[in-house]
Amino acid sequence: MRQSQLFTKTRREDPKDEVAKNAKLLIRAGYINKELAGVYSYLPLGLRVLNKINNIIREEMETLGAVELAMTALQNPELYEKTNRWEDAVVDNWFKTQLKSGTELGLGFTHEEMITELMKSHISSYKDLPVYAYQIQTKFRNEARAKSGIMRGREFLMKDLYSFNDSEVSLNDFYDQAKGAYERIFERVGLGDITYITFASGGTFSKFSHEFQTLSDAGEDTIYVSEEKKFAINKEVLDEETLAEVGIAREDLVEKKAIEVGNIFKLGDKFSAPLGLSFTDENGAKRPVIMGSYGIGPGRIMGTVVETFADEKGIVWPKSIAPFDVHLVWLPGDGELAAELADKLYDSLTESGIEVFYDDRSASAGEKFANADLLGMPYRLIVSDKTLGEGKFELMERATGETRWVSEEELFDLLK
RNA sequence: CGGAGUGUAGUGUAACGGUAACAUCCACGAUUCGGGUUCGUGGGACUCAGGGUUCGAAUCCCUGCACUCCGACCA
Repeated sequence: MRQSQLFTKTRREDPKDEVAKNAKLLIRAGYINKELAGVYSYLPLGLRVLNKINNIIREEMETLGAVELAMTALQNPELYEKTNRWEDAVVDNWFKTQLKSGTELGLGFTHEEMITELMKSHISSYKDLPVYAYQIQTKFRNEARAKSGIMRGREFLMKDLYSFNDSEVSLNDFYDQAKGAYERIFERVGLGDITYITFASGGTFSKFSHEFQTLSDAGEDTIYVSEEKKFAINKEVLDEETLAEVGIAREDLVEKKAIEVGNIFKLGDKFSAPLGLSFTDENGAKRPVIMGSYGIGPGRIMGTVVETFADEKGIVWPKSIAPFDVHLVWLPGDGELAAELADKLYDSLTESGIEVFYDDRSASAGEKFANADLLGMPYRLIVSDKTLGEGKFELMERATGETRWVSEEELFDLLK
């Protein structure tokens, strides 16, 4: 993409109505726009990041054998009345709306009820199981207080996967596979080293659920980490009983702040029983379908990545989710040669499948550099009179600041 | 939802109760050309909304709304 075609601009100053690092930087760089407290639009560059994250998630979901669907945001209250989750006294962050006729509707904060109801039309025999289905869809939660930029919004994207099994045994097996998929997702988006699987409250069906918590000072959660065993315990379930069950001593745990980037839990028949989702087994007996649910917030991952890797100059994207592989920066000079070469290079890099963000604007070098630093593409590639003179290109790695001079051939090898 | 704070050009900040300024930004012209160059000219705000006090309100008071922070909440 040519930068001249992009409508977004960068700002020199932090927005005054944000404190969170992720929001300040993403707004300054033109990745997102704040519409309301906790409600953000994704602008072209931000959307590219989000889509990269979503595609990584999709690949891992596919590996799990899950299929994608898209359910609606508008939901039928009757489903929630069956599980006793419609009343404001029970669930206080509903966004509710209504038809012209006065009939109430809900804007979904989750989709367990809906997908359970849906599966009643499709699951009736043990032969139909298992089913694994997910979506990446907008959720609405009427948070009393939005905060932390895109980390905790009122409208946000969520990948929610639901599993339908014939028994607790097969659920457990899938649950472990899902854990693996989640670990790979966080690894791939660059957060693997600082993301811990964390014991959290589980509800009625199982004692624990598991959260994926990424260490960060910007985090809202307090967890107790075992570096050695590579897991953590959420403060909310930390007690003698839990320690015994998990098999670790309190003094081997270190308290840390963390961001919850994912959560998986076993639902059992919590939804299938009240909503009547059952199947007939090999012996002709009717049994409730055993469910699990698995969430990840792609926007929250994006915010966490910004919080984690940004430096004083701006955002630093991991290669896997950067909006572009390389920021090609042309510096205006004496003649047309550099511009022509930059154009050519943009075309040839793009043709070879490398995603290039091309700064073809006529602006000063300093402004372009500052801009590139703020936007945070993994590499910055300079084409100027100076690089022409050298007969090579200057390639800087954003994360390290390391600069090297490379030939065209080396350039293609490095970026591929 | 309890508590505290803040609302002024697109953005970020000024302005004693005396009639909105600076920077950035945008346009034009020069200048410069490897870290947000420099200079000139011009543009851009009924100061969140509504009420009140006053000769006079961005400024004081009230109400509402928005935003931020702390707390509660986060199934």
